[in-house]
Formats: sequence, structure tokens, C-alpha cells
Amino acid sequence: MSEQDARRPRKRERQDRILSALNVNPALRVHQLSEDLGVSTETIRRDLTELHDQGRIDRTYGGAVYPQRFEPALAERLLLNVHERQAIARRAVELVGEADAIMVGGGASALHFARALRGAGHAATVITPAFGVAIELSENPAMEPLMLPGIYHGREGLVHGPETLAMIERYHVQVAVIGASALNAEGVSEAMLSAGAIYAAMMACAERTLILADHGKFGKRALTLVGPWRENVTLVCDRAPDEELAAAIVARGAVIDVATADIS
Amino acid sequence: MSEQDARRPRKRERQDRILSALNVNPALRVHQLSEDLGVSTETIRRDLTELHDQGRIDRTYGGAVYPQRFEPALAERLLLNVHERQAIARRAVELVGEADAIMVGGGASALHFARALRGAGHAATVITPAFGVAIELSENPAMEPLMLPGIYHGREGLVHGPETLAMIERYHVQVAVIGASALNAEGVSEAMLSAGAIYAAMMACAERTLILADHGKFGKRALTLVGPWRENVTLVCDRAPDEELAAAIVARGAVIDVATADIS
DNA sequence: TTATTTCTGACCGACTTACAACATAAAAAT
DNA sequence: ATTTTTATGTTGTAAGTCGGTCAGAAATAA
Repeated sequence: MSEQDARRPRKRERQDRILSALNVNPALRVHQLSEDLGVSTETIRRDLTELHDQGRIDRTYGGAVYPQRFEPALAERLLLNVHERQAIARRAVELVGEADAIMVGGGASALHFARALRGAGHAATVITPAFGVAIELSENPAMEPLMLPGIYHGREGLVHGPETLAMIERYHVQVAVIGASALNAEGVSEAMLSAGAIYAAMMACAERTLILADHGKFGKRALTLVGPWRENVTLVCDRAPDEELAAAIVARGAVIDVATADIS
Repeated sequence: MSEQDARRPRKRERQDRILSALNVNPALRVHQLSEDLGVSTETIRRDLTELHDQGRIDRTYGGAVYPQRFEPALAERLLLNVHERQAIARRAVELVGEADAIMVGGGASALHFARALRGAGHAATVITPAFGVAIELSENPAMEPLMLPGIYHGREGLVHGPETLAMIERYHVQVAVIGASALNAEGVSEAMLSAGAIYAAMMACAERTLILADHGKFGKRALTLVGPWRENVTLVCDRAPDEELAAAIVARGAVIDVATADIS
């Protein structure tokens, strides 16, 4: 196919220009393209069909959009329990308060937190291994997003590995904000080994830690233990855990904070 | 407005769900949303109009798309001189050859290079300060994209600052690939101060350096000098510079490599 | 050159969306 | 409880889009 394209310079260039234009305008319409490129709408339509079959664009009713290049696994998780997670994120921003040095982990809950923090206003340096967190926060000029180094893991949208851990140890922050993939009486655990190591390192160099978790995570245990319940750890959740679990958490000095959805 | 939203929980939740859904499907249609959310198409239409006025979505003919969240300045430059830059990028991949430790800078040319390298196939570790480069390369499982640390600069899509420089110095690579914003008889220069420092550090720890530049960069001088022409530096360009400039470059031991557009 | 393949433009009917006006329903304010 | 404001649904019309078919144009192959 690529050899065919090369032999049909007009068509190839037109399709290249369509793709390029999508880098500027995320959404284009057939009619507008037809005018800009000086060909009929039918030709544009056929171009879009081809590009769509090649997976290079996504179609909309009247045009085309740039395709989803972004951490699809994470994106899917982002729409689970949106309401609960937003409420948790808002509450976590309140709990962070005036802290101006924060570490934020990866995952869907942390990304929701970053979005809430972006709107919060007060200046802060935020250290994170997650691209999405850094991108969100960079849109607020008051925020200074400090990316950690490491091997980039496309599916999760974060960096990991020994470089990441080594860098974390060099810092000291007031708060670490971490999304849990599971938690039980023992403590918080994480499914991805290298991410678990990162979160453990974060907890070790933060004065206090906020664990973000919706009630779906209660009573579960994942691959690697991030850290046990202890003082200066606050579980921010959308619903109180059952009494047994709550007792175990509080007994070790941690605090449980239930976010209510309908404030503000 | 936010206080109004809070008092109208149905509306607010619906609009939140629209935004969330856009994180998964980059494009949504009015009709589909109306079914999923159980309201009329007109209500969806009005929601979309509001969200659009708030700048939180972009509209298409039959629906909405996630707004451009991505380095708009960079995205615009990406569509300048596409053909030339792709040719340069392809040639640069050839010149990199079997190197398995590479540093890649930021900017549009470097991103084109990353796209070309992604398809090249052979395994390599790629050290970069640019999110876009890491994302592209992470789609090829053979590649190991190592992100540098630093403050994330949203407009340019890269990290910078002292952490970045300190990390670069710890490495030694076979090739550094850098997109120039200007070059003259003196050497390569860069408009963004902190990026210039990063590129200089990269050159210092690489056995050889490829400078990617289309002919629009010739004979210009930008804010900060990245490095002078010297041995083990290759200028990869789409067109040979004029004789005076070419002579100055070669006299200092650098090599000029002109990429031809119409191979493959 | 001629034959063949591919691309492009024009037209049409069927379908989808947009927009405005009005009526109803729900919530907030008094 | 009432009034007022805001939100939502319905309808009808105008406008836009889709997909097919066909014929002419352009590029490729022979």
C-alpha cells in the first residue's frame, strides 16, 4: 500500500495534509476539508474511509478526529466510579491543604486528584511518575510539576524502575497522594510490582500519606504490599469500610475520612 | 456557575459523565449520549453547547470530542515542513544504525525521528526529556524509553531544569539526536534556554551527534549556543546549505548529510 | 500508442442532525 | 403556598451527511 501511495502523489499528499491538520484542530469536517484541499466532499469522504481503515484517524459523523493515542487501559478505568472518585479527589485536595510539596502516584484515582488539584489554585510543587498528572498540572501556571525519571510504561502512563526509586529518595514532601488498587486489614497493596515499589518509596519520604480508594477496593489484597496502616496515613474513601476492617485500620493509628459526594 | 451546578445535581452529573466518557471514546455522538444517559437529544445538545462555551469540549457535527490538551505550540509546528522532516527523520534512523543507546531531544524534528525509529525495529534504549518521544517509542515493545526527570513544560512537551541536566551527565550513549532551532557557521543554537542546556549536555555524553534541521534553519542564530561544529557531529538536512556555510561546517570536522525525499 | 486500473466528481434518495418555538416539569426563591 | 427561574421534552422545518451508482479523468501498464 505504501508503494501505491508513493505513486499517487496527489492522493498521498492530500491524506498527509488531512493528518497534519488534525494535529492542530482535533476535529475536522468533511465540508471544510473539501474546501481547503480543493476537492469534492466525496473524495474527502473516501480519504477518511481509507485513513480510518488504516487506523490513522477516528471518524465522526461529519468528519474525523485524531485517534486515541493514549493509554487505553487507563482511559477505560477512568470512567469507572467517576462520581465516587471525584468526590474522593475533592476531599483529598481539602486534606492536602496548604502543602506546597506533594507527591502524586499513578492510576485513575491519582489522575482525578490531579484534575481537582489543578483547579484548587494555590501554588505547589508536585512530584509524580505519571505523565497524565504532569500534563494536567502544567495547565495551571502556579503548579510546578516535577517528573520523576524512569522507563516509560505506555499502558499505565507512568515511569518506573530503579531510576524512579533513586530519585524519590532524594526528596522530602509534606504529603504523598496514592491511589490504591487494593486494601485490607494488613495495609495497602498494588497489582503492578514496580508501581508498588514507587508508592512505598513515596510513603517513606512523606510526612503524611493520603490513600485514595473507592469502596470496591476494600478487603482485597494485591500482589505487593505498599505499606501497612500506621500513623500519618489517611484513607480517603467514598464509603466507610465495614467495622472489622475499620477497626483494624484505626487500631494501627491511621485515620479514615469518608468523602461526601454532594458538598460544594 | 459552579454553585449553580451543585444545586442541579442531575445536570452536573450528566455533564461530568459526558466528559468522562470522552476519556475513553475520543468522539461521541449526540444520539448515543442521549440513549446512554436517558435524556432527549436536545438536552444533550444543550449540555454540549454549555461545555463547549466553557472550553471543556470541542464540538463536531453530530457530537463532541475531547479538546486539544496537547502542547498546541508544538502541534502547530508539527505540520510545518512535514515532508522534509519525514525524509530527514528516515535518514537519521539509517545513520543511527545499530546503536542501542540513544538520546533524543525535544521539538518537532525529534518527534518525527521518534516516529520513524518506532517502525525501525531493532531494540534500543532511548533517553529523552520529551513526553511525545517516550509515548511514541513505548508503542514498540522492543524499545525502552527512559524518561529524564525535570520540571514539565506543557507548551513544549518536555522536562527541563537542573534535575534533567544532572541525570544526563550520568549516562554515556552512542548517538544523540537533536532538532536544531537555528544553525550558522558558529554551530547549533536553540531558542529555549533550558532546552539548549539539555542539548549541550546530551552532546557532551554522546559519541556522536546527529543534528536534524530543515533548510529553514540555515544561517540563523538563536538565543543560546548548543554546541560548535566539530568532529563526530553530523548535520542531517533536506537540502545542502550554501557553500560558505557548508565550508564552515566541514572545516571544523563535521559532516553534512542530505536526505533525499523520494526513497522507499 | 492503447488498454487497464485507479481516482475523482456529480447526482440521487435515505437518513441524521441542527435550530427555533413552545409546552411541560422541576427546582429555587419569596 | 406561590411565584419565578431554570431545566427538559416535543415537534416541525431546514440543513447537513451518507452511501451507492455512474461516467469522465488521470495515472499506470502493456
